[in-house]
Amino acid sequence: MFRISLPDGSVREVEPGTTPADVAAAIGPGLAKAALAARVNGEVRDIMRPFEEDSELALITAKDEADALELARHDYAHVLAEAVQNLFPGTQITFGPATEDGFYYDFAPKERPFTEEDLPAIEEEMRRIIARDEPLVREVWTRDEVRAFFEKSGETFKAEWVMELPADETITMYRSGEWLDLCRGPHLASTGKLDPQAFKLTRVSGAYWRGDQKNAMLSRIYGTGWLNKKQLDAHLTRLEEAAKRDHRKIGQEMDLFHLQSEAQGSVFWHPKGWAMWRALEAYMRRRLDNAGYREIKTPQLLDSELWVASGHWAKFRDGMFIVPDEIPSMEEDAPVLSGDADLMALKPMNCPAHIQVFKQGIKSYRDLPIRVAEFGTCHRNEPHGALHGIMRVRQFTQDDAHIFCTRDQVAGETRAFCQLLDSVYQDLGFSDYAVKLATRPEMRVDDEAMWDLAESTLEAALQATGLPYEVLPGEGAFYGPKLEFHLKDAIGRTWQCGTFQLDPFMPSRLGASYAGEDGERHVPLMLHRAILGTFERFLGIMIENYAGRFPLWLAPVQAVVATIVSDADDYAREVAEALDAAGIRAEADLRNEKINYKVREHSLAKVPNLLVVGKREAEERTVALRPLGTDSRQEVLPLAELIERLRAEATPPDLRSVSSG
RNA sequence: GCCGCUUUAGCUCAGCUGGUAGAGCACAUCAUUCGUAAUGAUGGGGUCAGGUGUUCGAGUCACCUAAGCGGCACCA
Repeated sequence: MFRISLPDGSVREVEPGTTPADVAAAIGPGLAKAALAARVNGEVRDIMRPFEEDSELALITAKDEADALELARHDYAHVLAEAVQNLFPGTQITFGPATEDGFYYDFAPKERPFTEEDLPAIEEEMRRIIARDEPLVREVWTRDEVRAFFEKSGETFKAEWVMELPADETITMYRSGEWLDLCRGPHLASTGKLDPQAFKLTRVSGAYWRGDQKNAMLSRIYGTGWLNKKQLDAHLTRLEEAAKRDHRKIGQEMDLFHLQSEAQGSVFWHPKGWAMWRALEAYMRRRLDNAGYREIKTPQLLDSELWVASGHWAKFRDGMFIVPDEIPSMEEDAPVLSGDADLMALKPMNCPAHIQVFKQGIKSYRDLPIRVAEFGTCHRNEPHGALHGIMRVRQFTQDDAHIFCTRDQVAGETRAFCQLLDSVYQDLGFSDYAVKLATRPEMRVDDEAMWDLAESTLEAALQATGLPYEVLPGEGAFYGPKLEFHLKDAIGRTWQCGTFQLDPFMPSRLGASYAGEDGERHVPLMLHRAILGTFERFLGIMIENYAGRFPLWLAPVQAVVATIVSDADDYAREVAEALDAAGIRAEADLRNEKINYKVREHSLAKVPNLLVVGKREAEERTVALRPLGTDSRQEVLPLAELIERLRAEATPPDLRSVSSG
């Protein structure tokens, strides 16, 4: 007999062979019907899997949404795989996990990769499988049985995979009718537990077998899956809404920037987008100035010698824009370039240049930490497939800075950086960001002892800040471990923005040193850090986050003065000029259009303040203020008062406490 | 770079099984001077991404190239 304890504290004695489903049935028919799976000693399990020992049992129902969704999505993936094999015999199955909003399954297609045109038929087949309501039965097999089974049916990927599972792992196959898949489980009791109207196949894509581009390209089918149709519809609506916030769409609608194929991956900033950039840059400059950074500017083109010494040439040469330092002659018998020594490169990052600045003159330990900052424009020849709007580009400007310091100063600098970053992110509207600690990658500077020290130093410093974080093993830079600060775009994709890297190697490689207290030369540590990351990406994220309705201090156009009659034109010009003189980005709209038309147009353009002037305002020297999003009730203010008000409201967040008093 | 898809006017999009390009918005001109989410009329505007081919004939079919989109891989 096993003792099964339930969440309410009660205990039941059951025979071996009893399942959570039996316990649910014994408690009541309602629960028996509602129970989808079981949490047994903390682990989610099939409801039909018998107890193996004395256990704590909690039954999972649709109310346990996170667990129920995870199970359902995993089941949808399973049903998808079966449906595809029914419709496309000879297709091999590989992996199919649950995702944040659904599921996917990777297939090795027999003839051609899947296309979106295949999806409706596959969805239909999935619904047939769900309607058939086959039990999903867990079976324990031996490794050799599994291999033999898959080899016989031509499933080479599964056969390969099973042989690599850890020797002590229990190997389970899940059966639905005749169909079998190697799977750790757990699953719902039967396919019929899924709501046939609560999923949708969304897209197809390529994906490398086991995530490695040296391997075969598989064909992946993505779906979104939920517990009921209402949830699915809500999700689809969210996606539609999110698509409206796409920075590429808003960038065009609001005339902020454009991209074109002659300069792929580089942004043409229009006056309105550039006004935002300048506001953001001015803000960052003040924050850095106040945090003990000294701003510098360094060259775009640097000799290959420097990149060879830094190690970037060996690892990233393919991603650099390389330029001969002498224009090769057009003469046919002109000598060709003799090798890398004749080459220069557009800088792909700023750090080697910053080290050159550090190296000028002799630095003392008393000078440290030295913090040099640069709004540094860099070029990287990113792979075509990596480019994405203004979020991943080939020319970008970082809010870059490097801190040269001693080991003792790392903790303090880390804390100061994290605080500065948090304060900036709060000011810019981001309270929800993820921190990740990325550790030594496979390709790295060869000095394990130094890596041990660097990683432990950085992790200890991070822990001291108290920020929650996740570790990303193997994701660090080749010269050091790093902290990554991630933000989400409109549809939930995460992007690395801020970064903080502890680099124990680059200063010595490039010959940087300082005189220590002992009079000897010492090599400083170098901290590479950026808060926004790049202006391009951060502005892209901000556009999506605010859906174009920016806080006033960042808004590209802060006010439009719109006339009702042409008699008010002169006064409207005067108002716009007065605003301009007060530092407010204002435009006058004197077009011969009705006020309704102007209100509509500037509202759609997301202008934060519409200032309406007609005959009355011109005579009284007032302005009717209509802030974006308000209805037709407007407030009429004397011109001077309006200017003061907008000026106060348009003050950047870091200047507020000072100016408004 | 890899897999799939897309590319028609400045923008958003129609264009059926091949017969020589259309709408709305925008723009220009004229009229209208109007009080808070679209005033009316008229007009201009396209080597149908580029190239090659099939065909009597290609926006439409095939192939190649490029860019973009969704993923994968990459991301100093």
